[in-house]
Amino acid sequence: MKLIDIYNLLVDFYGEQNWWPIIEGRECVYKKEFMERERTDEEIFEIMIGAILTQNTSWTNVIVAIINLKENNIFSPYKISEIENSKLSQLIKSAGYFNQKAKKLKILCSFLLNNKISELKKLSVYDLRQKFLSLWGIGYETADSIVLYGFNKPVFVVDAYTKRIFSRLGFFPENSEYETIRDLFEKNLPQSSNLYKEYHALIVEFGKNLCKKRPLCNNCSFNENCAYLHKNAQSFAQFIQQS
DNA sequence: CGCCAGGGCCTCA
DNA sequence: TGAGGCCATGGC
Repeated sequence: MKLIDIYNLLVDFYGEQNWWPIIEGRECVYKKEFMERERTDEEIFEIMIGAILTQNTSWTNVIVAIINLKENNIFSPYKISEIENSKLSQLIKSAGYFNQKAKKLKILCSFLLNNKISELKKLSVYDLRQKFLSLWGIGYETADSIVLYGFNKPVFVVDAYTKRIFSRLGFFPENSEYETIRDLFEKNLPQSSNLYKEYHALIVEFGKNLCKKRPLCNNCSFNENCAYLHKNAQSFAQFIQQS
């Protein structure tokens, strides 16, 4: 099985994901048009905020935090730069790690005051990535989520699900490095930002409800091609033989 | 109660 | 460069 085959199976199974979602009022919306048009500067800003807030945190907890920021009318780089740290952390409390994340948002926003989104759009993928990676609190996954979903540049986002799923499927060892894995995906897939967007979203969906830490292999379509399942089947067979 | 969530930073060897 | 600790809420 190749990476594109797995992608096609996931699309058949889960359908289009239309990431990255935007909060409208109190609703979190996923729209097909996100795949067809450029994001507005406001949307890009929201994607940056969301990408930081969702670090090791469930998205439902992030939605509340974003709504709080918007309803308190501080959802802009300038306002967030001005607000007291303690107030900011209280507004984003639901997203967890609120002291760290408040600091991260501050640093991002002060960066944005000196770097207009319209100017950032002109940078190469590499330079754009480096800009975000140089900020405290933004690592590979957060930077690449921003570059891919916000700026619509073809960078493959690797997360814990990607490592878990594809190491189980036998593509690489579980402890492989971020850049190694990203390189593997980018070299074995067409260079398409829309493909990367959908693929990452599908990986998250698959990792959440089937290929979990304790995987539900009985309901999984990849059974025959999964090294993880083969290994378990082997050790199970050995266990039976020995006992 | 324990486990996990759309990670990243710091420290110490 | 690898392993381990730390950050913290909310859903199940």
